Amino acid sequence: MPEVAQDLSIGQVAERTGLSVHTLRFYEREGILANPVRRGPGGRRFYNEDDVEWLRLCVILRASGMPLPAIRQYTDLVRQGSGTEKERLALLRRHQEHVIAQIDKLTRCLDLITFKVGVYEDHLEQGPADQMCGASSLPENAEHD
Amino acid sequence: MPEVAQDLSIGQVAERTGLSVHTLRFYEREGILANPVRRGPGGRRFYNEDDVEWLRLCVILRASGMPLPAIRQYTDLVRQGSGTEKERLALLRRHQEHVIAQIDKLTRCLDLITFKVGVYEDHLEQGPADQMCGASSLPENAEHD
DNA sequence: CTAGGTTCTAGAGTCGGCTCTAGGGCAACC
DNA sequence: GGTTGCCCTAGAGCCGACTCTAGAACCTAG
Repeated sequence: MPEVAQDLSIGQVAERTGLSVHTLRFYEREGILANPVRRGPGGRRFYNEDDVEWLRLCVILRASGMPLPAIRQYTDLVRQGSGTEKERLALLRRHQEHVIAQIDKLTRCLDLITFKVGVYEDHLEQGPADQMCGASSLPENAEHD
Repeated sequence: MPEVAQDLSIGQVAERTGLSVHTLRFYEREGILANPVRRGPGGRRFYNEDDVEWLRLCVILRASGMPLPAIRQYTDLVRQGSGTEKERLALLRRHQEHVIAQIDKLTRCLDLITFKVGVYEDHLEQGPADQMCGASSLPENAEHD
């Protein structure tokens, strides 16, 4: 990785992070950039690779459901520099738990959906001879009407 | 509590499904009830256990990220009765894929977050003697400034 | 020199999914 | 017979996270 630390335009950062330029400006307003954006002539923003790395982390956090205010909090801690590591860790751990819980919930939902898919598959395979209403508790059995 | 199977009030359904009464009425307007709600004197809604089961399924679908329009679609198919099973299956399969993809994405996010948590743990355990900036690619290394 | 592309700002608009309000009805209990 | 409590409707409001608009400046290529 030959980091030449060169200035990237907002458009290039958009490309690199998958965020839109709109979103990049929006995130900036929301205080979600670890270090202040430098400006070139005409007021144009310049980013560097570190900013891109930071934004990629933010994308991960967002993708895993961290709300913007929490990301801003984390950003603030990072901006405050060393001494805030314990708090950052706590924040990340909280989010980690949250993500685990999310995966858990989704997995449980998936089980049920898979079950229902199975019911329909059986039903379609062996013809609609017997209705699958009595199929015990789990799936909705509103197939009857 | 030997509930005699029939006629639950909206409040009771709210309790049983975890949805608010507001949301129940909202879902009804959105066409997300498999069979039309019966009304008692004074226009009050009456539900039965089947409705509750159906709503529980809807809750699962929502919780796993199915948008309301898709749920409405599924509801419509169910309302149309037999003959629509293939479509229902297709819809469910699509959602199943979607949930799997979601879990996948979250799992990948979790890995990264866990990695970062580990970095902070190490950092805090053995004191801030060495900065963890050089810690290779993955985590943001904005800790330096 | 003009045209096209990128950028800038402040602020408005959108979308999904609720959530709540106002204003009223009915039913039961004290 | 008043108060409490659940219910009704239509419609407004809210929240998070974007997403877009208008109007202007700049830069580069042809």
